Amino acid sequence: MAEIAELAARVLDDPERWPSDPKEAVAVQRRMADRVREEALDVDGVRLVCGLDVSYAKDDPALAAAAVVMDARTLEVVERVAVTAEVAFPYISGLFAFRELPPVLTALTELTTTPDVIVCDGFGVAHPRRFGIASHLGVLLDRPVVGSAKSVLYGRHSVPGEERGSWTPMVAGRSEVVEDSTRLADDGAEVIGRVLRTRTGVKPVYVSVGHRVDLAGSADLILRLSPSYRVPEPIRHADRLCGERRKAYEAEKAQL
DNA sequence: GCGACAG
DNA sequence: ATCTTGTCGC
Repeated sequence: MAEIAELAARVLDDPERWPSDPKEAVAVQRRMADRVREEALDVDGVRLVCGLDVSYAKDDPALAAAAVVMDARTLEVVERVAVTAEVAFPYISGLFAFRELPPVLTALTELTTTPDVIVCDGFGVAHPRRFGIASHLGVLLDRPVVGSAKSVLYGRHSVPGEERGSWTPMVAGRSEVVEDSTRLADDGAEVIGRVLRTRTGVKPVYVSVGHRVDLAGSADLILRLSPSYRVPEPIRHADRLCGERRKAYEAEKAQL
């Protein structure tokens, strides 16, 4: 069993980590947030990247999680894993790690390869308590994790240029679009993420440090992983895979 | 109290 | 997140 799979299984079996009460979940985040570490990410040295995502329906507790490992340079798929489960925690903005991490960790349990970096669909430290799902997963596994979200939860930022590769910093504060966030960052505001344009003329993605990576390296990696679409390839593949898996799961449940 | 609010 | 046809634009 791969080391990462063993770690995932271990944290899943610890009930202390998965409270069913939102108030306790917040306490867990506050208690764990100071364990987040930022370190240089050698982007050129990244070989395998694992993308994660979860799919669920409106009025059905069925859900599916997927992990897709890809070669960061060729973007060739190396391994695909998908699992199904039932919703065990409601969707609460700021706490969705408690909803998505269990199935995601279950998927990681079946991984046979060891990715150098994991890419999560959501935020890392660009979170009210500096502990979004990417940071949460990173700390649990003590592995490099990058957060890549499609919309804002927390933080002030200005709009980056329309060209692919353009970016602006996200600084701490209630979510708000400002005139010049670069000025705020230069003036000492806490930088929590980066708004990155991965495709010219298309809505940007929001990159933030999850754990054991740095912001510049994370943004560089996300841009490399998004040569053709807005969303980085590993997440796109994981999204497609868990979507298919969930539909298949609902279909077999309907048979019974 | 009011508005905001990752997926 | 998901439900969904057509449609505007490069």
